[in-house]
Amino acid sequence: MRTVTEPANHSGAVATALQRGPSLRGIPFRDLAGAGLVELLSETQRHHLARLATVQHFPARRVVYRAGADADAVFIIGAGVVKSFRDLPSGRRRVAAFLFANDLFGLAAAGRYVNTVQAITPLTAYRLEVSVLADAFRRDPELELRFLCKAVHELREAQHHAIIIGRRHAAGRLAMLLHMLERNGPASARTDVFIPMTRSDMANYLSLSLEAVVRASRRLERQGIVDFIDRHHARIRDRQRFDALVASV
Amino acid sequence: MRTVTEPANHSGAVATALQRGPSLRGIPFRDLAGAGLVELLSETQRHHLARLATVQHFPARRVVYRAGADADAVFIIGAGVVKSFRDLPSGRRRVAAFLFANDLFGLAAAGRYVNTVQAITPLTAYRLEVSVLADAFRRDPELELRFLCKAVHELREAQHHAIIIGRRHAAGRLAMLLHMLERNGPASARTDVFIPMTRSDMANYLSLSLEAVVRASRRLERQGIVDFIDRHHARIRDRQRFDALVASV
DNA sequence: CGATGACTTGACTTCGCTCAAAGACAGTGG
DNA sequence: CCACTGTCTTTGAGCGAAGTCAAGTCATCG
Repeated sequence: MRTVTEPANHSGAVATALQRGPSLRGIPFRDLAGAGLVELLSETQRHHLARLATVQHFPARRVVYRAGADADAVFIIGAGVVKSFRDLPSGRRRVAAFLFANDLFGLAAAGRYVNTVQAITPLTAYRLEVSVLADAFRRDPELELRFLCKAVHELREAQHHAIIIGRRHAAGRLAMLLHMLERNGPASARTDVFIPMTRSDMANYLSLSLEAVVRASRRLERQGIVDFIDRHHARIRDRQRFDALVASV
Repeated sequence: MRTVTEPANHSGAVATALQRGPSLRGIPFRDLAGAGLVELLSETQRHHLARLATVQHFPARRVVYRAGADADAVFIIGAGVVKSFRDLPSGRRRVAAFLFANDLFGLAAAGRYVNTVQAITPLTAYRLEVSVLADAFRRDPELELRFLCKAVHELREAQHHAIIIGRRHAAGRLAMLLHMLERNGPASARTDVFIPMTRSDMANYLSLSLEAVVRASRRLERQGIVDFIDRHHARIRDRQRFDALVASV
């Protein structure tokens, strides 16, 4: 009955979004007024990039690229959720980030991808060859500035991730993840939080054991802060205490 | 007797480095051969930036800028060490990064700095007004690409930081910090690791209590892996086991 | 040499990890 | 449609390690 895909009422929005070309969301360097995330690309830039990019579809669980592979392209997510991770020598898996629509991934080091990226839900992504992109940068330095802006934004996200992991209590970490999922979810369904990934993925992102994630969920339920409807849906029951928990780092 | 400054035999190297203009070290996107860090800027670019930048000196402990302040400039470190941190609502302080020579900081979000940056040692930094830099980017997209490269490199560092914090054992985290300090220290003094910051700074970076840092130090000594000469100097005694500990994430 | 801040050590508590076993779910093929 | 099967999830018991509180030592600077 429940699938890993987004709710059906979203496919329409996705389709129109795709027609407008790739989009990057972030916080511009100098926009003094803007408090939140905004579209970084102009209409012209999006149309231009749309001509340079190829649209690719991946089913859930499909690996987009592996760590260490030749990095010949970067990707912008049109729709779907992916995880970016590395397997450590100890056998543990570290999820570095969950990435959503309008996020950028595939920025390389020394010509190689550093993390493995795998689709969690069905994924639509714009693929941009690095040589093509470099050429576009040369012609439009302003476009490059937007990409720089997005990279800095992801740097902030990574720093935020370190803050999440630094929390001692598992329930606080879990609350911050739910908060992130809520921010990235459809603005319409504000009542429910869609959890696309498995408990194991959550544990690897939060740097917890799988069991600790489950126990933290039970604790949030026991305290009446969050209800876990099923494996992939949660509902914030007490907004005030939830926000307090998220903020009390 | 001991001061927080770098060893004296370094001032010469620092002086010559400063004459050559600002420098950014990182891993280029596409250099397939290069395994390690290289200079990202060309001689021409460094000279150009040197003309656009003002050189600033800060004593140890001086705050370069505070989180939330108007972000009118970015900085490149010529010599010295700084910490980039935020104070959290709980009263805890999170050190997001230690930054060294050839590192970049001050990339803003919405016209405001996000972290506070404070000098740990006496600091020499190149100050680049954002308007001036944006203008330079417009004329030299290649220069902008190098900055993008550096930003991505710092993104990797932030992800690495999350991996460090994710380790369960304090000794492993401490070993990774020492490893980082060794990498960024003078190539000459390979025997000793210079620790410029306080135990409290280390704790705030590693997401440990101050006491846990001390206990982890004692443990490394007891195991014969590292000697702590004084508060600001350590010596790797058993390289093999040290490297194994660093790698066994 | 006294004051202040940084560091060290010990005792006790808490909470997450490991191991183990059972329960719920989705996809497969009969 | 249903049993089968592997994966994902949940729960419990015991252990270990980091946090907290408290007391003290060391160092550095006036």
